[in-house]
Amino acid sequence: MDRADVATGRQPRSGPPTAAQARVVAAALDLFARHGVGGTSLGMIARSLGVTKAAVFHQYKTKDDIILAAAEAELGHLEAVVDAADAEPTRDRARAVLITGIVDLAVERRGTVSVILSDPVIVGFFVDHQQFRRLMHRLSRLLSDDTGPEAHVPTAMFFAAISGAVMHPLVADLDDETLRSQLLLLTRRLFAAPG
Amino acid sequence: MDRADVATGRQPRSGPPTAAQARVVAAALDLFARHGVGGTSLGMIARSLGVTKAAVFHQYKTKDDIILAAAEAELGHLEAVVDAADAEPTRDRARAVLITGIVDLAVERRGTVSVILSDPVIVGFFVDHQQFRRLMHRLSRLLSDDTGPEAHVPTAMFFAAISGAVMHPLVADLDDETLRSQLLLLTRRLFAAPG
DNA sequence: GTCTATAGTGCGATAGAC
DNA sequence: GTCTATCGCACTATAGAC
Repeated sequence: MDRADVATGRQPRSGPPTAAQARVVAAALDLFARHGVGGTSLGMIARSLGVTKAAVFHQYKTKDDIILAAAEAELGHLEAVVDAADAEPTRDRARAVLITGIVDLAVERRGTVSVILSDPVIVGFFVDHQQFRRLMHRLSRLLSDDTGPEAHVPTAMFFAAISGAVMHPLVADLDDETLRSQLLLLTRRLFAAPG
Repeated sequence: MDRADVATGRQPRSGPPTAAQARVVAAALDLFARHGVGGTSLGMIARSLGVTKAAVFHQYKTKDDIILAAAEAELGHLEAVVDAADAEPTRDRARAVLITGIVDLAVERRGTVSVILSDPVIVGFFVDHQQFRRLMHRLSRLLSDDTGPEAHVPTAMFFAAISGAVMHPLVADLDDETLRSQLLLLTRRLFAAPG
């Protein structure tokens, strides 16, 4: 899979990831969150799995492939929430499902989703990534009634607020339940008035 | 300056940065924002300044020193805004100054403040950084009337929302003015009810 | 304040055995 | 699917001349 495929959204991936591939991606996500994508080496991933670099390279040909697989794995979680929201009969219920779903996701994977989706390297991958763009526009359509370009601001803000807040040092001492309920309360306030 | 000094907030720095140091920090911030801290090498910083790596090392002994100087430079901008807010006579006016100040800062330095303050490496520096912790608690006190641990959630969310939203791909095409007014509108909604 | 030159380490990636 | 071994390169950092 080369860069052109990424940009066009073509998916030459060979079906679902193998067990070994899933382990590589899981280890990579954890390290990306702690050291950033650029600060994570294949040696670190290999060491955390108890194998050698060559074994990691056997699963993914290049480091970019690992980054992409990790980013798309996180995107998959998000997509599942948006799918569930889209299946709701009314817009209000869709929004409720979307908001609680994303808050749950962020709290559950506190410090992982967040950092990964805001890492400059991954953002760079996503800028021309069709699956990502489609997902973000679906999110915008669910959250805002506007159609102009400024309709995306609430979505960007909502997304950044949730994923950024859960990993903020200020709330590091807070338990998951308190964090979750506070986030829900504040988010609903954001979208209380007609968006 | 060693790690212990960072943790205790002691400042053995030799006064204000020289012109050459300021140029290094500015170049570093730009590159950190584009490639992440871990993805930025001293060679990249040197090349972007048109000098050699040794010249960069002459200004700062280690890469960590550069990271810290860059992080504290960004922190300085934030501190100036909080200082201005604290000087206001009433809490409502203080909040207004704080919110517009931070929104202005984020839009002005779109894509720089944001990435820098959320980079895992810099967050790691800040966790035990006294100046950062004091600043964040001042921010919390201004934004929330609560005193419990959950009082920090709105602050974390506000901070993450602003700094994260300005660099989100969804709003990449938006002009600064539209982005600024939208952010202000939405932020005021967040803090409309008694916090 | 900048340079050249260099040391030592770790990087991404490959080849080929088991 | 994992290993050992290796390549060429870039990295952080230092020493000493200008």
